[in-house]
Amino acid sequence: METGTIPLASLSGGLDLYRTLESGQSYLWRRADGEMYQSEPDPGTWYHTVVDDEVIRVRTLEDCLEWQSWTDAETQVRRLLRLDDDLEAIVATAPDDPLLREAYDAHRGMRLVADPPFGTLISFICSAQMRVSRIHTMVSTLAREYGTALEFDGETYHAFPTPEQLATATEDELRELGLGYRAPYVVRTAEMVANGEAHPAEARNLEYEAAREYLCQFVGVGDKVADCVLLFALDFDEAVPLDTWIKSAIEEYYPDCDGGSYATTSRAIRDRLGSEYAGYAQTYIFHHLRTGSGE
DNA sequence: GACCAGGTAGCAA
DNA sequence: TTGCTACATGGT
Repeated sequence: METGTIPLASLSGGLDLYRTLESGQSYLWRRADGEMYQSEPDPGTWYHTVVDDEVIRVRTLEDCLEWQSWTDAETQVRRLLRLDDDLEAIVATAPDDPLLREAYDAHRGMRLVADPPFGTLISFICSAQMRVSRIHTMVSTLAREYGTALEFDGETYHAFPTPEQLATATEDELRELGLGYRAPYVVRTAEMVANGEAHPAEARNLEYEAAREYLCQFVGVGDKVADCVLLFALDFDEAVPLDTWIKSAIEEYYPDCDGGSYATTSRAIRDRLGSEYAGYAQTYIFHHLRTGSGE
């Protein structure tokens, strides 16, 4: 087993692992104590994920981020948690907006994630009309039932299923597992990727709005889910998912940005939240409002 | 026992 | 294009 540490002082803007992994951006990490979304973890609690059949564990200690894996995973960890983002600069150059300032101040150190595209796609197909904690449960269930089991340091971990593995699932099976009406969406999207019809990673090469359109070809994916995949897996930092929380924020704080359709509202709110890093702003506002931190 | 949750597909006007 | 409505399920 390899292990290593990254000094927190070396990260611009710091790192809040808890808020980064439990703010509803990523559903592909789990917490060693199994209490995600219940309470804040004790200091030093491990989180783990599986990427390319390698288990990766991370935790924050007093002054560093510690990681463990079979091989040197520092590059991967830096990528997954976007440790090289200049968070201080992103916050400093954000639009001077009261709500955004409040959100950035309240959750200092929260970073965007860069998760694998397929798992992110399926996660957010499952997210429709669903609470954050339940989305996490559904994704964990899919991993347990269809993903590759891996032994690491005496424990068993499950990778999120590959498109091929998930395409073997039937709609009835997924309904049994509690996915409800999302079951056929997951199966059909997994089949589309498995048979080579399309792949979410392909969107990376497109211009933003074309990329969003591309992702909408998957079953169960509309503009909002597409934006989540672009933001949390494909490095489109300008993507602003228009979910229930951000819509209520628009209604209350940015009413002039409501252009009626998703496309026009999207352009207006991206512009208002700073274009280049509008997605960062959205993620902070989402978390701030959803957790009621401002009250 | 309503009401709600990081919405989308399908269909009508 | 825009505007309904049905869709599963578990928690409060």
